[in-house]
Amino acid sequence: MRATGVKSRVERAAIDLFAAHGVDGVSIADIAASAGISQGALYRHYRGKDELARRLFAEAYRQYGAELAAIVGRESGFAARIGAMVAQFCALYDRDAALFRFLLLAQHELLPATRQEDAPPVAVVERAVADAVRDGEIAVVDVVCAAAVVMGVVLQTALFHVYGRLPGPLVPRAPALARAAIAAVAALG
Amino acid sequence: MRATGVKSRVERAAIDLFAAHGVDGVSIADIAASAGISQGALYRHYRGKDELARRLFAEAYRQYGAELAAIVGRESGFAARIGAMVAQFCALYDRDAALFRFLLLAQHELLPATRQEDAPPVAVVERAVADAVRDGEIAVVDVVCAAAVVMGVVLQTALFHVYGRLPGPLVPRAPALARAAIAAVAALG
DNA sequence: TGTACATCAGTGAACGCGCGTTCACTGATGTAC
DNA sequence: TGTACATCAGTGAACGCGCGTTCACTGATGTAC
Repeated sequence: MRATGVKSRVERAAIDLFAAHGVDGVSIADIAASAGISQGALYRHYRGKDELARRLFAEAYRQYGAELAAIVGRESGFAARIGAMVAQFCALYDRDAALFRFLLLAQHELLPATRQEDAPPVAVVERAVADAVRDGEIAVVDVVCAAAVVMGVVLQTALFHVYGRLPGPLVPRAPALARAAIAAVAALG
Repeated sequence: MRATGVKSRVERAAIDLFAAHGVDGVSIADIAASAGISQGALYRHYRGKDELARRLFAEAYRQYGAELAAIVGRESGFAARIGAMVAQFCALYDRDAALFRFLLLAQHELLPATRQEDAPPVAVVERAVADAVRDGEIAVVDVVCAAAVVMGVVLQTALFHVYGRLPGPLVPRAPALARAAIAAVAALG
């Protein structure tokens, strides 16, 4: 079978399976079957399972960071920046929940092995907080702690959605979540 | 070797290893070696690796929920309850960070297989929010969403500590985190 | 245009390692008489 | 108290399955002449 887009089918299958069962819970046979190719064919595109997982993770992680950084660059003011970032997180989740879940689940094992070029998502949030503190927009707070609070509000909501506790898309919830994140940071100081 | 407390040594070794490498990243040989017994001896106490992981998870999860429920029962008023719960989460983390991390990491694969008798941690938080809404203490908010925000503030902070981004014990940070959680819920409405 | 050849994404069988599990056996402890 | 026996937490070697990886081979496509 000389199908077009084999690589993209492998990536989609791998992301969906990794998101559902974790990297260790998925075999090469699973991915190959789901993508409709033989196991051997997979090795024409990747050195092995590890490289496949690492490349998928690193690429998505880099892209998330880049999109967040771009959005922060377009906004000025703490509230606007947090609002835009929260909205973007929600949009990323709605766009591809499996990818989002894969990043959340796999970060424990894959993040240490990822070259963190550019700005990872957490660094973008930290920078927005640091700017706001520097400009006197918000009280002096521990930047790392504030970033944790902002990320927590968004990511835990996404996890609740993954577990089926929250229905519907996340984007409509973004304004409320942004208000919550901003209020939480303000209350930290 | 007829050592005393073999079971508790196995549990400690398993929790530490599971927390560090994930359940799938740890072999029976690893656990046995770390506990100072042979692989075969492990099967005198557990039917197998799955049961070991499931029992450790279920017991810790149940205990976390029970301790949180007890604490909520001692407090009245939304702010006091959230404050006590956040402090308890921090204390649980400081008491045994590996156990806390194990619960966070493994919930994706072990929570679905856990009989949720009594009240799991998230249900305790939800009930505190629901009570506050019913009593008119806070605005009417989506209870699930509010619970996600509270849990997110605490758990993401704990994760940042796991990743080495935050130093020191969490208990001293509990008051600030509680204020953040309460403000976040208030801003949701 | 036809022929010979190189390239390369595919196949599927085979391999070998790691890991969970089993099992015959050991030796200490408790108990019946 | 001494003897025979049951019990049971241990040991460590062996087993077998699953999975990642390899490899000889296939057939389609592109290219040189």
